[in-house]
Amino acid sequence: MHKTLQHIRVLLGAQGYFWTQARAAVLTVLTTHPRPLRAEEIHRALQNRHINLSSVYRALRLFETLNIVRRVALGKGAPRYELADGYRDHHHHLVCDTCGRIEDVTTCPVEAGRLTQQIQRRTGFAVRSHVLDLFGLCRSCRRRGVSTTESG
Amino acid sequence: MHKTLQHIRVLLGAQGYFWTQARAAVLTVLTTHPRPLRAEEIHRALQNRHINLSSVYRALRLFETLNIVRRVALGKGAPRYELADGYRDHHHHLVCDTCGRIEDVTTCPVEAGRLTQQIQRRTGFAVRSHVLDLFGLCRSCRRRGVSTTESG
DNA sequence: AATAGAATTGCAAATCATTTGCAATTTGCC
DNA sequence: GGCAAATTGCAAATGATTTGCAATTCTATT
Repeated sequence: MHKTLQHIRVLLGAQGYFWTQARAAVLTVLTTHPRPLRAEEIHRALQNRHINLSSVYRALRLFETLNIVRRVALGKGAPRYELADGYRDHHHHLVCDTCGRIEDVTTCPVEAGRLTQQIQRRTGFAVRSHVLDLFGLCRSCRRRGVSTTESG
Repeated sequence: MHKTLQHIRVLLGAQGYFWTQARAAVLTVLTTHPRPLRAEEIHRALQNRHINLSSVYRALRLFETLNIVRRVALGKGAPRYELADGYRDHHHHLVCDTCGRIEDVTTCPVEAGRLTQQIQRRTGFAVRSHVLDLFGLCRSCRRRGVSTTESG
């Protein structure tokens, strides 16, 4: 199983960080929404609790450096954030070139394969984690016969 | 072999776009610098030719929609741009968590495997392209025994 | 459960990257 | 060469994120 909010609370404490309303709230939103969210979206989901947007950004920045949250900068507009590996299932993204929608897939060609060992042997680079994003047409855009500019 | 600048020139013409100084210059920089560059860096490489930063952005935006250039949003700061597949070798990135250096690798677990067919069959998503970035420690940082914050 | 001190927050202003309106210029084509 | 359409430069606008600082919240300690 994944590490829980309790784990994160302890982790923060151990490093001299406080467990605050803002941080707990941001983590809760990320936990309950299973897709990459923009800072703005997280903030909107917090309207009732009157937490400032700056605090959302500050929380995200901290979590990112602690590898609790990972930034997903795909497609247009502001980057999105989601819980990092260890705090949710390892997964990858299917990004629709047309509508921009992002789906998750859990199949992973890197974990199973010998790619990382091969790289380590050949280049000396020790792979610790990876990000794989797949682009194309989602089912519904494909149905609608939409198409985007192609290079060849 | 890859498509050349001439190919791109024709491609633009066929779609009603002009082959301009700015566009040619940006492409030349991307062709001669084999790594992902920020808009700012591209602009700096063009100082002598007095091309406006706006034009660099406009060129990059156009090339991105035509799949001639691809955006690489790794690590901190502004995104970077590099020639897309078809205009250079298909490759992936090794990003060092410690020093931030980016190396290329040409081995690819997606092309060979049946991953994309599997996804298409299971989810209806038609994969057209993909981005894989591997994070970890590069040879020299590993030698120096450096380490970074880890989540687990 | 009150308190001290450090960490964090809210707010507004600052910064940074990117986009845009518009007149002047460049480009493709006859 | 010359015309019409596309593009550029410039400056101002926008959008996202960061920051300074006083007020507040949090943790550990009485």
